[in-house]
Amino acid sequence: MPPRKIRNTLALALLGLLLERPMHPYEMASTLRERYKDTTFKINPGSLYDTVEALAKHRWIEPVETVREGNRPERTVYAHTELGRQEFVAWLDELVRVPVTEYPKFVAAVSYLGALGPERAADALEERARHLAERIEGADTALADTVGKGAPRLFMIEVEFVRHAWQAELDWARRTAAEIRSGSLPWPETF
Amino acid sequence: MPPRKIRNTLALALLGLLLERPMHPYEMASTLRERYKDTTFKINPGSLYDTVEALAKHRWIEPVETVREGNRPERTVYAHTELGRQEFVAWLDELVRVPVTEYPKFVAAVSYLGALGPERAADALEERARHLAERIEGADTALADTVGKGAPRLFMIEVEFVRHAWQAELDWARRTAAEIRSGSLPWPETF
DNA sequence: GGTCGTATAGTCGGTTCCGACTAATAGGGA
DNA sequence: TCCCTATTAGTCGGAACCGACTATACGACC
Repeated sequence: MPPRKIRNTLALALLGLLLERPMHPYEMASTLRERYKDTTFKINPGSLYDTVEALAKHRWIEPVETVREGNRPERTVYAHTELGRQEFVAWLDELVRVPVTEYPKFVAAVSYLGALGPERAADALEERARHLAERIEGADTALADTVGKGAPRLFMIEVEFVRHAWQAELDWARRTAAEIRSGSLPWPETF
Repeated sequence: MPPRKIRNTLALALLGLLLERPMHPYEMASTLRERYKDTTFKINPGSLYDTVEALAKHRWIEPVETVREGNRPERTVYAHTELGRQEFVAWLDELVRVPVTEYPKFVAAVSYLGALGPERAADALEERARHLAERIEGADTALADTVGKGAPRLFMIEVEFVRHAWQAELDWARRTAAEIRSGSLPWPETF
């Protein structure tokens, strides 16, 4: 099995939208923002148009019409292809089934935590915990908000997940800070 | 405060090593591998030399000698500068204190979970849970291993963190799969 | 004494990604 | 009526990133 032709997850988001109905690139971006998906996908004008082009090149999507309004440049409206639908589901399935190794910045930093010295490390972890607590509150508000509007839980399921992940990270940060303060996490000289 | 000149976390790893002692690029990579840091930092030959160059350009490190062995090309040995040490600590501190928004692939996939349909989604989540369980075991072995060799816990603290994060993800995956199977997570028609 | 695998050390060209910048229109207020 | 701002829509050049490829040395094994 050759590796997937497109790896950028923004492509997944765009494909997902086009399964609903045809759109032009800018509309895809604004629709994603409306639905709070801009926290899940990095939407950058440059990447947006690059990605649309890549999707078209591989025939996962195709232009269906070009609309001209006033004398502005034409907007090209795209729709998914049958190939696109298949790739979308296969890709999605794989992303859920198989964890891929990623390199989050926090893990990188933690691996050199020693260099901060015990005091500063504990301080920093406690500050992070406060930031995380705020984000969790934000997620809770967003969830209450949309479910309150009658939207099904499944539409915000990824927010439930990141909330859970943040909570775990917060717990770890607090616990580790406490261990440092209590001396139960010994600090070698080497740092 | 202008944004950091270098964002690639591999640069953080390299700087961290050079604080111990001067090295040439290839040695940095192999040292990181010896210490299991290749799961925390993406070490790619291309990025390695690019990053070293960038660090040198900004005077965070500087060449201290060029060694020639046999008739192979010269190896340039680098050391950190005082500026480099300062940037390292400041950067580290910030990375720990302030969570930065990242875009993990799993979150992207979960946000379209609906498209898989309840059966397949639950299947996929359960398979992921099994993979995660294996990784957790692996982390436990690595931890027992190195602590058994007398290394201080702090040297593997990032492994403790990712283990914790994986466990949280596993719990969520299992719980969500169960909710889907039991029907307590309703599946709208739209998908 | 040839050769086969592995460790050492790095190059290079191509994609991908980013974000500052451009530009037109609509709406609202002084 | 004129200006200001927000929204719509997209371009472009460069930085970052990747990974396949090159090439030498060394020990082991037959």
